[in-house]
This record gives sequence, C-alpha cells and structure tokens, in this order.
Amino acid sequence: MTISADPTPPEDPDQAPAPTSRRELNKAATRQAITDAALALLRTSGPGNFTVEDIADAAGISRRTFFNYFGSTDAALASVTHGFLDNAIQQFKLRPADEPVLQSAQEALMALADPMTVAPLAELFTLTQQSSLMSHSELEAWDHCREQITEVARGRAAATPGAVDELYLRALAGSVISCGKAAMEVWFSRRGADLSPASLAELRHLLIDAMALLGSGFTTGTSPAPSSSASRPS
Amino acid sequence: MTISADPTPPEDPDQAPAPTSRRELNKAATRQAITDAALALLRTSGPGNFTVEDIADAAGISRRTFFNYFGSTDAALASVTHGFLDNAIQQFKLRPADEPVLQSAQEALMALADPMTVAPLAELFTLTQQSSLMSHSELEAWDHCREQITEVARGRAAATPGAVDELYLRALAGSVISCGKAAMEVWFSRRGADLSPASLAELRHLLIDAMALLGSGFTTGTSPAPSSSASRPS
DNA sequence: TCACGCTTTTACACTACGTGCAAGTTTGCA
DNA sequence: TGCAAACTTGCACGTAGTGTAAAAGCGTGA
Repeated sequence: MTISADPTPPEDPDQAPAPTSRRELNKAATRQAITDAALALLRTSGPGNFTVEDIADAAGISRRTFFNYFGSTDAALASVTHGFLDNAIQQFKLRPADEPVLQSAQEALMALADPMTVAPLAELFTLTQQSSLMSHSELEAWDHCREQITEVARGRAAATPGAVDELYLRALAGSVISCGKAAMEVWFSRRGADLSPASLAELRHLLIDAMALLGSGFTTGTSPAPSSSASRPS
Repeated sequence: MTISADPTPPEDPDQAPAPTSRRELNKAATRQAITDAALALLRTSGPGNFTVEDIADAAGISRRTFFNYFGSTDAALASVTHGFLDNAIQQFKLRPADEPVLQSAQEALMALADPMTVAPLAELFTLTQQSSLMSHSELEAWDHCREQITEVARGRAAATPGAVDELYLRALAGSVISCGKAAMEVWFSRRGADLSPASLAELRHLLIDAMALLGSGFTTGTSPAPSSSASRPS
C-alpha cells in the first residue's frame, strides 16, 4: 500500500505550501482509500453486509491498519459527514461577529448547498436509507458541529456585557443543528439523491425556512401555515 | 433466576387487574434485575469497566438471556432514560389538542420535574459523567421521543386546513428535544445529582426558560441577556 | 394430579470487533 | 549513509452479538 519513494523529486516545490511530507501524503491517501472502499462496499453490499476485513482488503491494507485510522466501519463512513460539517463550521466561523447566529448559520449553509459539496452526503444518506437513527459516529459528527457552534456563539456573546447564558448557548446551538438536520431530512425524503439545480434550490429554501422558523419561534402555531417550503417550484 | 411456583396462591385477586401472569411477572422481574445490576456495576466499576457477563452474573442469569432482553450494555442502562421519556410522552399526549406544542412540552416536562422521576435519570447522567456524547441507545431513546412529538404535532396540525408542513413538524420536534436536553445538561452541570427542592425548582425554571427561548426565536440576539436562568436563587 | 403444548432459559459454537504488543518496513533528517 | 521516529503488519486475546437445539418453566384442560 505504501508508495515507494519517488525517484523524481522535482514535484513543484512552489505547489506545496502546506507541510505535505511523504508521510502525510501516504496517510491521506490511505485514509481516502479506506473511505472510498467503505463507500463502494456500501453501494454494492448494502449497510451492515460487509466487515472491516472486507474494507481493508478492498483498500489494500491490513485489518489492523484500518483500526489505526478509524475505530469502526461507521466511523469510516461518517468521515463523509465529518468533512461536510467541518466545511460548514469553517464557513460559519468566517461570518462577521456582529451577525445574529441564526443568520450566520443560514449563510454558512447556503455556501455549501452546491452539487460537489452536497453529493457525498446525499449519497451516504440514501445508501443508509435514512434509517431514522444515524450511526454513532454520524451522530458524533453532528454533535461536534453543535459544540463548535456553541463555542462560536459563546465567543460572540462574551463580547457583550453581562454573564453568558449557558442555557441560551446550548439551546440555540442544539436547535440550529436540529433544524439543519430537519431541512436535510425533508429534502432527502422529497428528492432522494437528486442534485439538479432545482433540487438544490429547494434544499436552500428548506434551510432558509428552517432557520426562519427557528428565528420566529415557530409562531405559525396551529393556525395557518404561511411559512412556505410546502410548495415551491424551484 | 426463575421464581419457583408460589405454594400460596391467594395473592389478592382484586389487586391484579392487569394480565399479570407468572410469565410476565418473571420477565418484568428479570428485566428489572438486569437494569439494577447494570446500574450497580456502573456505580462500582464506572462506565466501560464491566462486561455483559458481569451484568448477567450479578443479575443471576446467563449471558445469552441478557441478550434476550437487551441488545447491549448501553441498552440496559438506557432503559432508565427510556422510562423517563416514555413518561414524558405520556404526559405530552394528555395535553389538550388546541394547546401550542411548545406549551404542551413545557407542561409535560413540569409534571416530571419531581424527585422520584428525575432521580434515576440524574444518577445515570452523573455516572456516565455527561461524556458529551451519549451512548447509542441513549440517543435512540431521545430520538424515539422526538418522533412521538412529531406525530402528536402532526395530528394537531392535521386538524387545521391546508397541507401539513413536514419541515415545520420536524424542525419543531427536533428543537424541542434539543432545548429539553440543553436545559437538563445545564442543570446537571450546575447541580450535579442534587435533588433538593431548590435544585428541582431550578430545573423547572431551566425547562421553562428553554421552551420560552424557543418560542421567542432566541431573540435575545447578541444584545443584552434579559432572559433569566443565569441567576435564580430558587 | 398429570400430561400436553407453548414460552423462556441455557449451553455451545461461531463470526466479527477492537486493542495491546512486538517485529518489520518506510520516512525524515543529519 | 545511518539512525531515530513514525507507520504497517501479524498475532493473540477478550468481548460482543447471534443461531441453534436441548432443557426447564409455565398455562391449561382432562
């Protein structure tokens, strides 16, 4: 599996600003090979129908090495989700500190509603057939994201006078995550793995609507349902 | 483990309206013995430091029988959470159909903020030292509760004209659960397993505040923090 | 009281998971 | 080139979870 030393060292020195040593390249490649193999097996065999050994064989590594990278099959698959959410957090952190958290979340999610970014997540979702409850590692990824949001919100709140309300931070971050998940779940249930522009536009609307619902305190109550998203052509 | 037939049959016939045959009594007793044993081991050995075999031995059953009742150690412990949340759902369903969902949730939770009901959950929480991410079974319990809330909300919305907004239902139910969890987390982090009246009063306030935050759309924004709960003597 | 059918428990076997360990291999660096 | 650190691998071990068939417990009717 390891890449034997390349006899031609040139490889554009101005193209690798990051500390990309051969070690790190190998590790990254192995990591990718594992998730690719896991995803391929998920496609062909279905969830729960393949073992760690299967993944290791397909990735060309030993079973033991697999466990050096991931703690379980689920963890390997959840790296897809992790990647997506890390991306989301990155966008989130870029938002101006004086922007309301809900709007920051909305904007961050908007930046990710493009085909290339959403595709892996959408496939994972459909392949695991939204089995209601995600895997442990999948949930860990979302929870990690929630904690990140909490921290950012805490940092913003700290800039204002008065004690930081821990309940406010946690309730808000948790709700943002829940609403984000809800929007994605509805999208997947409506469009499957459809990544067409129209479908992605609907995803964006769902995300916006979800955050709007949260921001309005779900005031549609039991009365009419003027919100939207129930019918939006594009 | 099984209870040998009781030689004295009398046992008040008017006191057992439920179909409590000896079989069901044995099953219930075994189930209870398992969770008790698991909880005891959690207390003495700490999380992750005992096996299914340990639990089975302590409960006086075989390892195989344990798996007839629970799918894992976590599941056995999560029966505590399951019991609490089932109770909550029951209270929730009793609320009038024309009441706003958020208020129903608030009222249902109020009914459970008493020492006897909260104690087991509080102990479980402290023993697992709020390890940030709950066990899979624990999360399953919360998710089941979320689904129940969704269904109740759907039923209420169906009584009104217009199509039911799936996003609204899911986002609301998810947020309610998140806020409930947030309130409990803050409570546990502040008071540990303190079940004094003052502590429980604070729990009630936290739950009320959490639902209020949700109902107001977290409008405290980045400005002041007039909400409350940050300081409440009793 | 007994005998018959159904349910539950149990022992056994088996596959797979996850980890510690020590030996072998690759990489970074002087 | 040679050494030290990092990485991979095979092996062994304990544990998780499940299928299966035999044994024990329970309900019911004669």
